[in-house]
Amino acid sequence: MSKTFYITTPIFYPNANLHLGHAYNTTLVDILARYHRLKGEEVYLLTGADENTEKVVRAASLAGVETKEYLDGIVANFKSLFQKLSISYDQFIRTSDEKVHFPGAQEMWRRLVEAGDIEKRSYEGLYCVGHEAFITEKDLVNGKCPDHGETPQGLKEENYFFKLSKYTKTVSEKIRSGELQIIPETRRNEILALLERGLEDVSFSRPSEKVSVGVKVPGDSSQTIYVWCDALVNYLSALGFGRADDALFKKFWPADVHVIGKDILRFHAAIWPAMLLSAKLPLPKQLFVHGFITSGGKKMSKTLGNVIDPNELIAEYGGEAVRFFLARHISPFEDGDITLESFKEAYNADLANGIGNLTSRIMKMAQDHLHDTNIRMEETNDTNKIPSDFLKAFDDYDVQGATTIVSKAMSTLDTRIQETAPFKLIKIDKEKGRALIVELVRELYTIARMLNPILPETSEKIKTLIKENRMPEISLFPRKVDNDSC
RNA sequence: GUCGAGGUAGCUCAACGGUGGAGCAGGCGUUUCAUAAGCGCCCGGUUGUGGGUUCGAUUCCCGCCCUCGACACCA
Repeated sequence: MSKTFYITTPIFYPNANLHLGHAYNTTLVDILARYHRLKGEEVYLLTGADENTEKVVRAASLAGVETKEYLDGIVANFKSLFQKLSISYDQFIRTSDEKVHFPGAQEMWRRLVEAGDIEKRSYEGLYCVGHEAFITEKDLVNGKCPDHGETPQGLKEENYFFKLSKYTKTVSEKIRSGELQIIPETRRNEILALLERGLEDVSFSRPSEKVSVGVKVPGDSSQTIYVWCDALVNYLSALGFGRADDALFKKFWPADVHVIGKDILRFHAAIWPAMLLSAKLPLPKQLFVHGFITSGGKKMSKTLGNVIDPNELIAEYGGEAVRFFLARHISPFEDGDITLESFKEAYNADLANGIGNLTSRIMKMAQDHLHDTNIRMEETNDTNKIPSDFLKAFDDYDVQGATTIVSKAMSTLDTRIQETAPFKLIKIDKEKGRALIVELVRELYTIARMLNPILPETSEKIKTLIKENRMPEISLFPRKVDNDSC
C-alpha cells in the first residue's frame, strides 16, 4: 500500500471573490500535492468554502439575491480561479452542505460533550454585526467598530463554551515534542508564547435566533454551532467523519499538513488541536504557515489602489505564469511582494527568456537534426534522476528554493549550449552533433519532469514536444514588450 | 507598552570573526540554435546609526533610529 498524503487549504469566506493571497495558498498547496504525487504517494487535496456565516447572508441581501444563489455564484468563481491555476483538488467542501458537512460537525460536538468539555454559560459583551462577533472596548474608535463603522450593541447571551483552557498544557507539549509540528519556527515560537500565557475558554455556539445559517447544536436547536466547531471540522467532515461512508476518513486522517496563512495560526495551533484531543482523535502532523503578499511593500487595499487581482494577471499572462511567479518570487516563510512591474520583469526573465526560449532553441535543433533518430525518454513518473537538493527543498516546504534550483538548471543548460555549440558541431561532424543534441533533449526532459509540480501544463507541453520531436509552433511564453497593455 | 524578527548594490536576498557575494534591472561586447532571446565582461555597497570587545566586526556586546510580526473569539 502506498503512503497517503492528506493536505488541506483553509476553507475560504465566500463573501467576496478570492484575492492573490488565496491564490498563493492554493498554488502552494497544489505544488506540494503534485510533488507528493510525483513521489508516488496517494494524495488527497481538500479545499472549500466556509459558508455558515452571517457575513454571507448580509452580502447576499446587499446584492439582492438569495443566500444560496449568492453562494453558488461565488463558489463558481472560486472554482473557476482554481481551474485557471490548475489547482488539482480532490474535493471542494462547502460547509452549508447538510449531507457532507453537518454530520461531522455534530459528531464533533457530541464528542466534546462526552468528554465533559462543553458547558453552558452566559456571555456578555459588545456585539458587532459586521464582525459577527463580540468585540472589545479597546477595539472601538469613537465608540464605533473601526472595521465596519457601526456602533456595537451591548449584548448578553447564553452560549455553550468549550473548555479550551483545560488543554493549554497538553497542546503545548504536543507542539514542543514535535507531535504537532509548526513550520516555520518563528510561528511555532509565537504560538508557544501564547500557550505560555494560558488559553481561555471559548464560546462554541450562538443563539439560533441570531443566525440564519449553520449547524444546530445536537439536542438543543436553540443554539447553533459557532465557527470554530464548524469551520475547523471541515478537515474531518470532508472525509466522512460522522457519516456512514467514512472510508476516506479512515484512510487519510490524521492530515499530513494543513497549509494556512499566518492570520489563522491561533485557531489551527490552539483551538483545533484542543478539540481533537477532547474528541480523542489524532492531531494533524504539521501546520505549515505562510505569509502574506504585499504590493509595493504595503498591504493591498482598495484605498491604496494597489490591489492585484489574480484574474487580471491570469488574463494577461496565463495561469502558469502566475504559478511560477508565486513559486519563484514569494518566500513561503515570510511576506512576499508583487507589483505589476516586478511580475512582468520576472515573467520575461524566467519564462520568456528562460523556459520558453530554452525549449525553442533545443527543440529547433532536435526537429532539424533528429527526425530520423529515435530517442527513448524514460517514462518514469517517480523522482528518479531528479537532483536531490531539489527534492530536499520540497521536503522542507521550500517551494521557492526548489523553483530556484530548476531555474539554475535551465541557466546551466543555456550556458552549455553556448559552450558546446551543437549548431556548429553538426555542420562539421554530423554524428557527434546529433549525439550532443540528444543529450540536450534529455536534459530538457529532466527539467520538464522537475517542472511537473510547479508548472504542470508547461511540463506536459515540453514532454509532448520532445515525444513528437518538434519545436513549439507558438512560443511557450511570448515575451512581453514595453508598449503592452499591462 | 511587552515579546520576537529584521535593517547589506536600484530591487529581492546570501555571507563558520579573517580582503562584502548571487539573481534581476542597467551599460558594453559577442554568438546565431532560439522569443531583439543566449553567452561573456562591466557598473554598482563608509553592510541603519553611535559606542565597545578584538590583531581584525556585516558577523559578538551596549545605546539610539527605523521597519515588520505576535499579544485571543479576526479564516
